[in-house]
Amino acid sequence: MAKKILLLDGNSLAYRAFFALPLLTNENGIHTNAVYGFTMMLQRILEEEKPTHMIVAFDAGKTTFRHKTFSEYKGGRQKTPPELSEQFPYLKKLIDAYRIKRYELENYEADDIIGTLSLEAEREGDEVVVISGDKDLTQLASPSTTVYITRKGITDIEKYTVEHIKEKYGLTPDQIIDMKGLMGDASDNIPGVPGVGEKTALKLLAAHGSVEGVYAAIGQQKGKMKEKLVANEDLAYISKQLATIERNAPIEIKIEELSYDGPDQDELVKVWNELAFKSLLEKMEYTAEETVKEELTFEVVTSIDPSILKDEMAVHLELYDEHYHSCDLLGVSLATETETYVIPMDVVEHSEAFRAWFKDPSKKKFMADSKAATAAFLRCGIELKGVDFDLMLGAYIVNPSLTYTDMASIVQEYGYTDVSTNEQIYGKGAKKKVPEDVILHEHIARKARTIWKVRPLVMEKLEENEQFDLYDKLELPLATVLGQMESLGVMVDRNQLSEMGKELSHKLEKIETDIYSLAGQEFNINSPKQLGVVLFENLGLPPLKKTKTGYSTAADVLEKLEGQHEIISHILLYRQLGKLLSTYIEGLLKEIHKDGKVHTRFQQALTTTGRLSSTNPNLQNIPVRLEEGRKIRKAFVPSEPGWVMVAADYSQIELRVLADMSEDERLVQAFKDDRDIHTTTASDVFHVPAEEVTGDMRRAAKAVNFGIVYGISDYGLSQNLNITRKEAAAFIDRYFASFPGVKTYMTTIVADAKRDGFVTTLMNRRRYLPDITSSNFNLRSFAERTAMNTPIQGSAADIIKKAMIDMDAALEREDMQTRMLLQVHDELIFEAPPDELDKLMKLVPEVMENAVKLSVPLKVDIAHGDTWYDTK
DNA sequence: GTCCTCACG
DNA sequence: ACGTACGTGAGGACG
Repeated sequence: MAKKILLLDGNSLAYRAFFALPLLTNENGIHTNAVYGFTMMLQRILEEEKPTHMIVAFDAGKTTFRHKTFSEYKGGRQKTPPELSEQFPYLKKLIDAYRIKRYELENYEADDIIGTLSLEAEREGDEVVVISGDKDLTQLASPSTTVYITRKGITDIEKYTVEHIKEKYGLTPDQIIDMKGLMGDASDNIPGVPGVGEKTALKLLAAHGSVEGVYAAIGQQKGKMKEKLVANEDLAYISKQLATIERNAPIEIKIEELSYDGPDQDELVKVWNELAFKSLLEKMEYTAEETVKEELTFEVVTSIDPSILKDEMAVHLELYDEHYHSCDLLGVSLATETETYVIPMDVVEHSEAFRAWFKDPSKKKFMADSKAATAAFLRCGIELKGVDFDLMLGAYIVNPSLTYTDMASIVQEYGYTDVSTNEQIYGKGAKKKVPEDVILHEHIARKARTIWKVRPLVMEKLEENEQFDLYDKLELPLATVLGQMESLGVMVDRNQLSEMGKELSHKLEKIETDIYSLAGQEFNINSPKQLGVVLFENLGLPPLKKTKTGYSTAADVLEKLEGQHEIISHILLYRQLGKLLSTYIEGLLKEIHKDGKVHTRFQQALTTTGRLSSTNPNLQNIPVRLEEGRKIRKAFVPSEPGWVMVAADYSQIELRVLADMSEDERLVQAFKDDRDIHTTTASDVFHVPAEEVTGDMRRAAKAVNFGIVYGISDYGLSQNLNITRKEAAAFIDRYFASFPGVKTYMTTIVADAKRDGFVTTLMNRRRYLPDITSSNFNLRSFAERTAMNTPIQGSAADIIKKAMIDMDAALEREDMQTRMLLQVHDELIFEAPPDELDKLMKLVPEVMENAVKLSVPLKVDIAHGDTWYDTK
């Protein structure tokens, strides 16, 4: 197996941590900040990098071979503060507890040990990560070696790959030493050429490649610069030599000896206790407790006696994986305060008593994922009613930013660790299987027990945050509605898709040949890397934008190049059609079940804003904007002969929400007058009457309105409208001058988020924004935009969710056959028998428009047709 | 598994 | 100076 080797610069990291953190002391008066910072960084690195081999290298003694070259090396440096010196023994103890090798070598610095080991690793073809606080180490970067340099603090890391160095300095890693040779390094007292700083050094290297190159072409310099260089030639060479890391140090340790197999937990606890690392110890306890679970006795039921089915019970349906429309059902567990039962699936299916109890709404069921249970049970004709608690939804409402993959991860948030993760029970990948009954039954039993135990904690949190109504009146009933929608599924015309697929394949083949001949070569058009080489190197087109790994070939970049080469439009078309074929024809065909339908799963506890998402297949991103793609919608048809599809969407729901929340008079009035909002915005911003608003003005206003909803920034708007940042900023100013209420709202919401640490929606959904007070500009700015966007997007999500519950109730009340099939953020899709159509076309807008009462009216557009495509 | 690209609201 | 518009999911390439 390939190795992943981490080489840490112990001294440098300890220094960084020491100066980055305030002086902490344990109860013995020993300072611990450097060790603490080092530990935090180590924990993170171990988690993120999962190394197979590790070493921490230290400097040895006071002098090294470098002092022989230059006696003032590292001179003038302040003595290591005693508060730091005293921490080194603890640091070494800590590293030993992690069972990580450490190494030092007389006469050499940590750099040289790392340089030597990384060279050895490269020769063996292993992946290497070097971690240090010293930028000198970046000279070690190579295709297989990345150098992580801490910046500000110790857990914030900048990753220097060969590409990153090229981008940042325009240098290759081995030119770093030439840079130091010319500019020197104050911290190590490397002199360099006096008067040459980073700028000059980079300029010289760009022209001449190396220190040697500079002096070989010294004739090209003139004036003061030439004098300086000539006078200090020796210093330049010495400096370069000093900065050069020795990569053949006489070390006596081999990479094989560095294998890392995890810490000695007992030792680690000891060291942490000694240092009084309380928060780390607490975190550790969670993981430790998992092995010591509370004893549980339960009964495996072979025939259901109705007397075990109580008025209130925790109920859990165990599913083999998350694809509950198709996966195996593995059994059911029930729990009350005193009893726990496990019921095998065949017993459940054949029990009339269970069926009757399960669909009795007066029998309260406490569950973990009631939507999955609703849909999965419907597969065997078992109806579920009376869901009174849903652990996943409750936890999601308390904090939507966490990920809810399985029950163990949810309840850990509430300090409960008696349930194993599904991965622990079933394994993963090729090794995944159902374990023997003893293990399976205990796992299932624990889940019902867990629900019972954790329910009060979740309920308490919901009450405390005043989110009980959001949970009980919105998400919980919605889960049942969604479960039914998913189970119903949407009929897809397989032949229609196949025919479109054939056509597309032919077109794509033709375009492919055209592209190859225009490029003068064959290559993989789907590979951005290969495409980048063809466009920007072989054809010589200008690369307008870069990604982390190379040239960007995204559509917006290519569009700017369209006039410059005939190949561009072919590539854009190839991309567009290729997407249709792979994702929407082939992808969708794979998802059609035996009943001829697709059964998406709506994720109800995933997004941070409160929206739903849709998977396997995603039915919330079926093409609509371009006609070629829109034709995909012809394949979505009613599941009953003669029925029709109906689509109803909210008009401008997010801007209406903004109008309501900001109470901006002009915005509110615009919606009250039912005016075209983008035209109105253009008219206000450009100070012209509505009749004189041009297409371009309206387009710009529309982009500004989008920007407002996203949490406006001049940069974002300038990108979108392809204008300069200044122009974008001017637009925004004019917008705010026209809609002062919106400006006040944006300022207020950010201030509130800073004060409270979270923002809320119309129905009191919460999103925490810890980064809003960050000193990091990017993190803070992102949090600020999120603070502006989440209440808008989230409130719109609240509204349509309420409308779905009301719509479900209305169809039931009116005893209609019409079925709600899909939700796409601001629209609902139905299939309906023709005789209900007239009624439906009135009922749906009425229900949706009255889902909530805002200070502006809600407006719904509705259409019907033979297929989804025709609902326009 | 991660990155890039692109489909939707 | 920093370097992004908000929220998603899926497919292909590549290591």
